[in-house]
Amino acid sequence: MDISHIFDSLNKEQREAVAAEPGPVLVLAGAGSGKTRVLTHRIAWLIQGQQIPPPSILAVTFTNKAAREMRGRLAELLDIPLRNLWIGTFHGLCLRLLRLHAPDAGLPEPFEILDSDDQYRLIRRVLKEHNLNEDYWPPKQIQWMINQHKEEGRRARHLPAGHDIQQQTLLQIYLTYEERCQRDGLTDFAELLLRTLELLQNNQSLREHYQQRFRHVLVDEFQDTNTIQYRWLRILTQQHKHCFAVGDDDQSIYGWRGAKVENMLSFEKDFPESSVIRLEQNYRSTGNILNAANSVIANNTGRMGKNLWTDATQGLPLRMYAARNEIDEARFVVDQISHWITQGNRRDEAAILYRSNAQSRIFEEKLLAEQIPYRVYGGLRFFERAEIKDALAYLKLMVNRDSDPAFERVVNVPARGIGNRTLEVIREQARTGQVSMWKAARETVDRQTLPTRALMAISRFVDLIEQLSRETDALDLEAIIDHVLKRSGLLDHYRKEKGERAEGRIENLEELVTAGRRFVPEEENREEALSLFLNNAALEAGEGQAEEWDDCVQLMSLHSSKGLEFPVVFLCGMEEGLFPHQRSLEEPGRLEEERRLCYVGMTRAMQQLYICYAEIRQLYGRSDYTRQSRFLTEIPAEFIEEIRSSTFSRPLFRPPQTPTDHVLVNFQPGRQVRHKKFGEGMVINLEGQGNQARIQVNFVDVGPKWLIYSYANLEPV
DNA sequence: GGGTTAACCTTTTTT
DNA sequence: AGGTTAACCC
Repeated sequence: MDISHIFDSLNKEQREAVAAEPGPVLVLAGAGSGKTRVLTHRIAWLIQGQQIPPPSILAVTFTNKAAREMRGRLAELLDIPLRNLWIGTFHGLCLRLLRLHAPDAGLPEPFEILDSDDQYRLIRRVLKEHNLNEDYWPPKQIQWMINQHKEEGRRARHLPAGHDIQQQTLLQIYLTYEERCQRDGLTDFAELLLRTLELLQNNQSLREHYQQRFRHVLVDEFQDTNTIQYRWLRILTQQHKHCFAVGDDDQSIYGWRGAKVENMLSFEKDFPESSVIRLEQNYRSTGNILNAANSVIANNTGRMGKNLWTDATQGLPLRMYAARNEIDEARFVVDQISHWITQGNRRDEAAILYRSNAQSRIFEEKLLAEQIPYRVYGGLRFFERAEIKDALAYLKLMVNRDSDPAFERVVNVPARGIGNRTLEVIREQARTGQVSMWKAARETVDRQTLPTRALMAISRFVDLIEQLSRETDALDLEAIIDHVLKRSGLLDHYRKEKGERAEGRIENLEELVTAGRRFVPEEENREEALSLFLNNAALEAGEGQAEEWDDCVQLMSLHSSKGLEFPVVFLCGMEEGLFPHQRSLEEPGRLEEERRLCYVGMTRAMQQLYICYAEIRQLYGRSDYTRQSRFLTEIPAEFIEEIRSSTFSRPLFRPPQTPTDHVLVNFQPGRQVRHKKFGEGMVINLEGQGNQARIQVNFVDVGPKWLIYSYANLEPV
């Protein structure tokens, strides 16, 4: 078979990666170096060049969007059905495995997926049952703790009992939470991954089956994998060792969410005889943009080493604007965009990027005033909206009466006279009888243990659900949703609500019906269409707005810009404390992540990069003088053209080139050092300068530690 | 059960 | 500041 079309459009390194001998391969793919292209062409090559059957291939991504894109590109490249090819997110693939092997995984059927909001509610219920005050035991922090543990593969029973009462209580909460999930068949996001990992670890025959089946495993955005995802990958590839991982350590920006860049460093250790291929040619940005970005990221330590280059011309210099305040900043940006549009360019070729979403408002106001259409990314997603979650809860109850989260959510929405007192009685009954809220509710009705008024209300609700279920028995998905919205009273409930928001809610509910119509389940199982739809809703929160793919100026946080590119980019709010963010300065290691974020932002730009900061910024109601972001001073002056309209504005302060503290030369990453208390270890990271300098050492005895350099008294070994 | 006031928080986000 | 959420009151 002629497979030249797979290679035609690739450069030498890309070809090398695509056609690498089967075995562990780590592709270090710089920004704009054709990462997705390499992944898809690799799969095409495996199928067409190596005759690997599609079912033997597993491709993992982080987002649904990336998975869809990969599938789409592959469909263009290959002319065969892709139904048997497993491409999906970590969570989606795990769900698929768990559905196939629920009994083996120790999960009841059906089991339900909790999104973070559901998880939060459940945790609050658990706290309440333990009579714990939320002020002392903030649910958000507990949620964070539980997820943290799960992402590291630690269940409550693995944790030490703890010496103090605080520890013991936390452990108890985690334990109860797990018991509750197990009993009621609830799985949070981390559980999907952990459960699947345990399934593979504990079940030899299943493990061997899948190890055998997936001869080739490919991973996108490898730098974003967390501990458990990486373990999952290793166990699946144990037999054939055909793990093809693509990532960029310089674009690791999700450490705060448990991602471990270290996985990239471990790859070569865990997969001996792996080959490492670097994609360093950038096809996106001009020379100036790329060089500036390279200069910034060069300040990070412990990088895997990679230098992007381009064939493109130097292009325009970066333009830096010192605004007087955030209003002036917005004015400048919008003026430039106006100008850009007048020259006949598209609005959606310009992007405004910022560190925190709160910064979008001022730009929105200005764009609105100038009547320039824009679109803000981020914010509440479709399936996360309250009205949508209400509707889904009704649907969930129809699939599974025993879903407590769904029951709690809509038992009194719309209001039908079931108050907290009534619910407390039902909860108590459920707890003592070890049954679901639904069953407890029915028992109360049978036993007449409540005032008549409450009894009537409860029995109305129970009847309503039963009735809805009967009435929609033979209907298709769209009709089911439509019927439930109308007959449950939800639609009327939201119609009665006043204000502008109500309109949007009705529209969203109508949109849900449309979503039902458009939903095509992977397995064509009409019986299960509804429950598949519900799973899908949990895993794919949906875009913020319905498709508004008009020609709009793009506004988004730096994080959400990863993977995208724009001819013109405005990087705004480049001020110490805002970017790098204050909270990232407090925790060691985070500063470098901020710098990577800056690198990500800069490398989004294709032709022109604007960088702005305000000299005074109003934040949280206070106006404060700012200092320019340290990242600005890391860009060599030769790439920058400063723009200033105000005679008051200060020129960019450039500290004299601080030669890295000469002492620190002895303590570069990789060096062996000795500490009085911790013993010997290897330097793995450095940051800051002078008295501020911090050093991370991986001690043989006590593991990695951050130390203040000036106090640590380290000696080179 | 709805409406009002007081308290609170405020980085980034996917699943 | 601004927005949301929880507690509180009729």
